[in-house]
Amino acid sequence: MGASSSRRITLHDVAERSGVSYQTVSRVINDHPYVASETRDRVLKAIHELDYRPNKAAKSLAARRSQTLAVIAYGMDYYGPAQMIIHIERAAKRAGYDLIFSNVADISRENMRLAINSLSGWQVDGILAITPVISSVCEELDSICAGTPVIQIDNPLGASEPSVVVDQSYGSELATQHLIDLGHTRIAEISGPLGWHGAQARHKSWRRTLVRAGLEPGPSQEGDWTARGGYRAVQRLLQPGLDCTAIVVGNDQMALGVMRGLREHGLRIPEDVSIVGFDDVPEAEWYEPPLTTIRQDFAALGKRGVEYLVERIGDPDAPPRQHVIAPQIIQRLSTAPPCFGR
Amino acid sequence: MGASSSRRITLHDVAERSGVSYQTVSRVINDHPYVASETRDRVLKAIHELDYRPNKAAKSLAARRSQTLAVIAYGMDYYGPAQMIIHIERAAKRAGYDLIFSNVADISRENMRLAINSLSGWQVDGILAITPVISSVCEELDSICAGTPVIQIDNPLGASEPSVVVDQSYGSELATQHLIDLGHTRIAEISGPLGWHGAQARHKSWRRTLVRAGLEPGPSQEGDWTARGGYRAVQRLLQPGLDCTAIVVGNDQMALGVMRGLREHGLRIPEDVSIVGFDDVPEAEWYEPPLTTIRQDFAALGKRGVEYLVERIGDPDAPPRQHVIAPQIIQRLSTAPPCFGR
DNA sequence: ACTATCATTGTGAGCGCTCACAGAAGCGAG
DNA sequence: CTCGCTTCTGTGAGCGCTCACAATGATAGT
Repeated sequence: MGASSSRRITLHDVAERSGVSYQTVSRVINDHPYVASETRDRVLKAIHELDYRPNKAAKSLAARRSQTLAVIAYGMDYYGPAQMIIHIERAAKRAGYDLIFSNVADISRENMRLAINSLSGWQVDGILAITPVISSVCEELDSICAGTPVIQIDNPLGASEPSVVVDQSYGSELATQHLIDLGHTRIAEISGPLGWHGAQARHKSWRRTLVRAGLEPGPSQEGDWTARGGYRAVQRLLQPGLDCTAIVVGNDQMALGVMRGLREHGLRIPEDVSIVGFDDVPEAEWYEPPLTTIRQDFAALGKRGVEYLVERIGDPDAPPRQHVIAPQIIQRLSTAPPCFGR
Repeated sequence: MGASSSRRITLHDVAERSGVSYQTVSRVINDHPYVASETRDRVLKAIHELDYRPNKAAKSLAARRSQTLAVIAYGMDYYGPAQMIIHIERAAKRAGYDLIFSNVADISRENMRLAINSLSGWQVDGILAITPVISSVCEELDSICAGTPVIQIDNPLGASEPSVVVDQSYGSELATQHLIDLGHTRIAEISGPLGWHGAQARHKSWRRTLVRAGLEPGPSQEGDWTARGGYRAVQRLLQPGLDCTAIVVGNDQMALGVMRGLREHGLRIPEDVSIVGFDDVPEAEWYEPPLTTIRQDFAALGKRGVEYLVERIGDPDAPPRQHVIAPQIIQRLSTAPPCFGR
């Protein structure tokens, strides 16, 4: 199996072996028309025999494009972004692109610039940036990328840059309205870090939905997406004596901590307090009790992102769009009508 | 900010602007010695002014190496692999490598070959393959890669290929012995899919540890890593009438399903049945009750993988090693001495 | 028969960089 | 003052590929 020669196999080797010019081999590889099928077969055979693998560096150098997409990820520790990456990779592969990948520790202008500089050296055909955090970088991204098409994922709803987002406001509205519909009138919130677009949007929408229903917004605490953060936030909520029968929580992990905190105070879920999460992680269904939550379709987010990026690579001057994906409420057992007999 | 010229900036442009030859510019970029510091400053200035970004395709074509590592991931849906990717990226960046990334749907020979073919076209300097599933590919990987150094992550303990693994057997032993030490004598298991090295190793070790302690291995059921799988497995365990006081579970997600199943049968945790998970996902601490589990240090796995790969790139003919990372037991509240008064 | 057209193949140049080499200074030692 | 040495800079070639163009032979139209 290991016929090893020191030199790498090139187009020329294949050309020589199959008795044609290197250009013809190139044509075969790139599926150009105007190659006699008999010739094509001969070349294909030689390619296979020599185990020839085209050098993509040379190809992208000569062709001035690389069939490669770059992803700048942020928050890969969280379920959502990780999920997106998987589906971005899948969609990219299907569209014939390789994926080069960079994870930034924070969305500072400097970090972003560094990542993009590094990636754009690869002549990537397009860039997907996961930008869920509020930062001026989002608006400058286009100019930093200097001509390479960029799609933002999870940027603010209504932004003018090409992007794909989940309608966080609508998600929060679904959650809040669901509780209102159940009869709750005092509805608190434990939000994600307000530096995140999503957290910010959900927070505002929670408030707006309550006001629209003629209810006074309950207290709100800021968490950090982790279960521990949720636990601490609910403790802060509980300290002044909890005056609400339902809590809208920023994500499912925090909801886990919230449930713990509530139980430690002798409060039952959903009898005493109803809880709605956000994300619908696979485990949410198995929490105790199973968590009512707002499903974000991260897979769709990644997939649509790539599709839109590929579209823009084909037509970079088309007016920018923002693709919006609607979230969905998944009702389980952590929500119920308020128990008035308390 | 958009001073836009159509042509890309090259070494020559920088050379011209700073009044030196292109070679000198190249020397500055690559930190070669023997550049007068005055010259260096001038070049650096020009680079900055022109916003010059070296073309990595050209560089890797000329230099015959790319400063790029490839990751072939599998099972990115799971916490462990996703976690590894993050830390692989981090370590790669620190070592000065870019990362190109491919996720395979299954570890078939064909899929693996395809992925490697595609990646090796980039002249990657090294490959990291996450191969947690039993397959002949693992042993053939070296020959498929044709000279490019490969490190396997999560391959079988004791394999001869260069690799980094967690000592799964030891992990399972820790879990089982912990239960034995608590006084349990009838200890069941819900394993992961036995097609995975880890699941297989843990299964065998669970059995071995019990036998060594003079105990008869309780029943064992195979799960699929998901909470639902755990739930179903525990139902199968419960059907014949559960004859054990403790269960070693293949991962934390399944443990979640197992706890649900147990509770539905009126069994309390840990009073009636003790549970040990595996992985220590961040949420495990917040499960109800907090889960005793075996921590795998996925971060270390990824980091060590990259470090070892870089080392092998430097010295490809060094004898292969297998780096082993020890897991650790995290005791929480899902385990307790058996309750004899039942 | 003589061009017009098509399918098929080949040739030159160059993408932006690094390598190996060669030259031009500067400086103390014999 | 010539030699060897170190420090600095420049030149040629070529990495493996694609592009634009030209050239060939076959087929058809008039």
